[in-house]
Amino acid sequence: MTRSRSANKDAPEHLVLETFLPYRLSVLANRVSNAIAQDYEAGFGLRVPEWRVMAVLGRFGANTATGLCHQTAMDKVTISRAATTLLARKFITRKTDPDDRRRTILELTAAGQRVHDEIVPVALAHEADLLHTLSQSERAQLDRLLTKLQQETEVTASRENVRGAAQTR
Amino acid sequence: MTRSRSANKDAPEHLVLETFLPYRLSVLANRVSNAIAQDYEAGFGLRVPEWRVMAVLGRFGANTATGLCHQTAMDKVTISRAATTLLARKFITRKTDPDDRRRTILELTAAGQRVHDEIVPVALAHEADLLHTLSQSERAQLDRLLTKLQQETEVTASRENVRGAAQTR
DNA sequence: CTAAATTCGTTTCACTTGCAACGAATAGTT
DNA sequence: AACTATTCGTTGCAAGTGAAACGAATTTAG
Repeated sequence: MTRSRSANKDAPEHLVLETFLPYRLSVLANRVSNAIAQDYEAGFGLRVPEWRVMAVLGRFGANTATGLCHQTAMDKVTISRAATTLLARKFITRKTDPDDRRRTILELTAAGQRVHDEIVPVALAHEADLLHTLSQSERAQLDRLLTKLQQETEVTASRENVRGAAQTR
Repeated sequence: MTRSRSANKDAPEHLVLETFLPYRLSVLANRVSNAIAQDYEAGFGLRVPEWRVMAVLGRFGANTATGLCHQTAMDKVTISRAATTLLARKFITRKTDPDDRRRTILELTAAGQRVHDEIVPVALAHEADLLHTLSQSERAQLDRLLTKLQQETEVTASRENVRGAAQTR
């Protein structure tokens, strides 16, 4: 990021891995993701995709698999499998939409809602933990910067291909 | 991040996925990672682990697999496989350390060095592309914030388990 | 000097992931 | 109305990943 990039043209510039943004993001996201995944897994037997589905259902109510796809930025296969697991554990219901029988509508059960309400504070606590050394203005700044970077990747993504789902790792 | 967290205590707080830091980091890192992986793959037939190994060897010279483990924050299995691939393509050499015959010393070949020198600008260009909307001070700020977050994950990691400080997970 | 413990790197195996192909349902076209 | 194209969600399959086990080499302890 802050790297001497002024250098001459013929000699190869150096790439210091630990200051290279894509690398840093990857390592950081992985660490955060794994740490939080352990919370969900240990406390509730849920993995990240499953939890994300529940988070969106809990926040916005019933939704189709495709809708969840867009909301969570996960592959539809991942959604489908997460839904199957959640269904087996009776945390959600899955019924075909009478208006369009290709669609299946997913919705939290009462039990699912309870679990959701239990996890949310855990998730937020984890986030707060991560941010606890940052001042209020630093958090706002981080928010801004991440938004900018996200926009940049969206531009790039849509320029090349319309993929770009998020995985757990 | 900037979320109303003042709310009452009994009602479950909301978790808006798109403002939830672990989620944002995960999506962002994945998008960046996939985009750049395509560059390496398409242009040089290299995948990320392989490229990372080459990056460190190109920057710091010969190294052992364990050394690369620490430098790249990747699993030793991943290093081992990347090395095998790179060896087959004659981008590196692999010889046992005469001082300690458990160790194998990896080093770029001339061809490997050339490829390395070719990729570095591509990688840097990609990074520059990602950062091009950010001012100089914003980049510095981003650097600072990421460093803080990284430190936080390191603290958390070492607090919980003393597993290899060098793994991705 | 021998035996146990540790370290290094590889291999094996179980698991997750996403692309591709698929059947079912719907929308659009002639 | 019939035929094609598109959308929805699932399943099959191939690839990548890491924990655990392993053989080989080295270090430590007795």
